Amino acid sequence: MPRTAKQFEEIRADRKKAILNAALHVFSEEGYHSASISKVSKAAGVSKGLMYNYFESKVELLQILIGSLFDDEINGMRKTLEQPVTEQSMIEFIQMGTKILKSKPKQWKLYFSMSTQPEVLKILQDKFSTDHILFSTKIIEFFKMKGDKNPELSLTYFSTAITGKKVSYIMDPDNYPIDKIEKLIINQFITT
Amino acid sequence: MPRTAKQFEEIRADRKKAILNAALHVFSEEGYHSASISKVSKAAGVSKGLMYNYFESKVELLQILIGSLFDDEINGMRKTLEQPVTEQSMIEFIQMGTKILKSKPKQWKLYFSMSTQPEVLKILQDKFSTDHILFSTKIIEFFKMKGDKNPELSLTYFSTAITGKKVSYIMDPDNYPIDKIEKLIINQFITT
Amino acid sequence: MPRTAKQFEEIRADRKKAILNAALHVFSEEGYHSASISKVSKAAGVSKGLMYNYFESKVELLQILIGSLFDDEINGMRKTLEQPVTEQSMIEFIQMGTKILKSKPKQWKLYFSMSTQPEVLKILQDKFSTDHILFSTKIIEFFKMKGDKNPELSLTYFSTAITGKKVSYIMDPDNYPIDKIEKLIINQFITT
Amino acid sequence: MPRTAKQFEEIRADRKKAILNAALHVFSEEGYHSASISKVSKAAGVSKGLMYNYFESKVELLQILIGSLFDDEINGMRKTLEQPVTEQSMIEFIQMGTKILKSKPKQWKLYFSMSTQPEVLKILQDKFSTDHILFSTKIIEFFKMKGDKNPELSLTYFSTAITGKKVSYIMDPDNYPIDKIEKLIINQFITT
DNA sequence: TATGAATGAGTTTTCATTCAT
DNA sequence: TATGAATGAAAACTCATTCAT
Repeated sequence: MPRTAKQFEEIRADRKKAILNAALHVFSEEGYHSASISKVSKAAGVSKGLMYNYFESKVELLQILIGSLFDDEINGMRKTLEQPVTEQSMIEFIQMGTKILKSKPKQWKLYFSMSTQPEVLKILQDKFSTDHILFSTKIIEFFKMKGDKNPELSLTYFSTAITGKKVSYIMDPDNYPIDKIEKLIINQFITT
Repeated sequence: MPRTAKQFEEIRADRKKAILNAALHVFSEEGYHSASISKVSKAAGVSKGLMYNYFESKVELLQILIGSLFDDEINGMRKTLEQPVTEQSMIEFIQMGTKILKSKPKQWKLYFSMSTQPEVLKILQDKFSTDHILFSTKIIEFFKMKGDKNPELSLTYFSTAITGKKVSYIMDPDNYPIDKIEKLIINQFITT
Repeated sequence: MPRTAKQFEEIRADRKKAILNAALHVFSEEGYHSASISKVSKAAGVSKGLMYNYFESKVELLQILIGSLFDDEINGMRKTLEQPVTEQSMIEFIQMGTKILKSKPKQWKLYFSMSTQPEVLKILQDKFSTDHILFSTKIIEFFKMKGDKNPELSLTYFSTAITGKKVSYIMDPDNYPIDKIEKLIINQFITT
Repeated sequence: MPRTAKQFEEIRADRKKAILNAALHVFSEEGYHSASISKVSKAAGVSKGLMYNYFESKVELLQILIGSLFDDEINGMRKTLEQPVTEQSMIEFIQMGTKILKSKPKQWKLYFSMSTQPEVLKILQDKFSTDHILFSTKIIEFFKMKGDKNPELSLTYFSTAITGKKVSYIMDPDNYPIDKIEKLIINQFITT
């Protein structure tokens, strides 16, 4: 009984996921450069040769892993920021960030360790250039709305806190009390 | 007529500095793993072989570059925290952090991109294990003194802000207004 | 259609043999240290890289080549000495030594040139520690049985002759009359 | 007060000896190929550069060390064998061999581990080719004199014992009872 | 589609020898 | 004469990628 084209597609999709997943684990454990394709393929339960049937190269794996991260983030953030800027939407915006972070800690760790590398910078530029401005504008708007006298600086300070939260969590996801810190950030920057 | 011992010492010191400097530039530009010893030696204007006259291995270069960073930081922090904990000493502590950051931005960038790698984690454990506890204790003491009801959480929030400051600066040292952010942190956590 | 597991196994076994064989020739011709992996791989008709698919390191090649020698020898000696000690078993013991020597002259040459090196001493210790004592005991027992007044010294003299035979043969396998010397040794030490 | 030419010569000779001595120790400890010129020069208390003032190359050191061994041996053997061949002269010949062995165990060990290498074979050919025949002839003559029916084979068996003695002693100079074995050899081959 | 053997360019590292002083 | 810094050629080893089957 030959499989249908649709079944083939499904198999392909599953395998791709399995490989990406294996790559994520191995890369985040050993670091992208130290990890070998051999280990990834073994972890995925797939032969080395087959990997190249699904992905062009090692760097493509990395770029997909990190790129998808930002697809999620950007989409999430875009949704919350498309609404009129209110305390509520800002809170959702922050919570969205935490949620995305908690759902993919390994990806974020990987991203973090590679964020200064050319291979990764390239993606970020592609993905982020336009959206970043949008977000900034929205957040500044919020601070203005609250009567902030230096909303640009507030944006920077706010981003600093968000960054600190992200990095601290990535460094030690098991012990960092991210929810409590989130609340403190919300208290400090959003609800007065 | 052979050179004197002192002359040799000077040559060695100069070359060591030159090599470390070159390594720092190349590593921080291209990433430790992507950078080759060949490139480092070319950047330092010496032969590949000579590098091994001065340093045991590629990883030793990395460890010296990053280790020295923490020697500085630990010493700075120790000095400011040896004093009785006051607002003044806490301010100095924060300013010390900024100063160290600004004096060696490339090293810090390198450190951040390598901070999840075994090669680097090992050094930090060696350098940091005891001191870290001391610093935490002191800062908690400060927050207690100020009547804080949850000084442990405040420490974490404070560390989050400091981390955010560090990382934000490293990511974009030319545009990040670190001094202004420093003031905001001092205002928020120290002087009320 | 991919090869079956069995086919892969065969390929691996063949290649391993070919590489070990090439290594033996090159090492014993030029000496272990002077011989390069490049030359070995060329002699085996494979790429340098492939060697490391099959063997961990250059020194592993050496250790396998020499280790297998002693596996053979120890097994042979053990078999003949497990029997009750008689003139016949002692003769077989000596003949076994000659046979092993003649079957792998290049390995023995390699062994002798490396026998004082740490890389090789290590294997011998692992392989020989317990058996050596057993063998000595058995041979001493034989000399005692024959009424020898100083069987320990006789063991040493006997070993000296065996060693002399081994080394002389290795140095010039084509011209050394090993069988005749073997007979002389048997006459001298075993049958009167 | 400028040194005389003779004094200079003496200094040179002393230094040469010191370097050769250091080389011997280091080579015999670590093996010729594994040992580095750096270590030798340090052991000799002399700079690397200066070593090349006294010796052409690393291999020259080896060749001098091993060559001198055979100068001694050949001279010693020649002296004892220049006399008419008697039991006494044969005994002296054997004792001479033991004496030379005991006086330079490290050289012999080095020689032994290098004896199959091209660098060393070259010297031996130069030194040995003619003398070896002389010695063989003399010893055969002795066995003939004693009424031996196969003196050529006896020579080989005798050489085997001598070789065995040599090698056994080199392998474990501290525990091998070379004097006792020497007596046994003399008893067996010389004094019937 | 699927395998893992095979490649080869590239990497780190070593060290006898040379050279400026 | 004396030093050890400096070289560079060659070594061992790695690994992303290709390829025969």
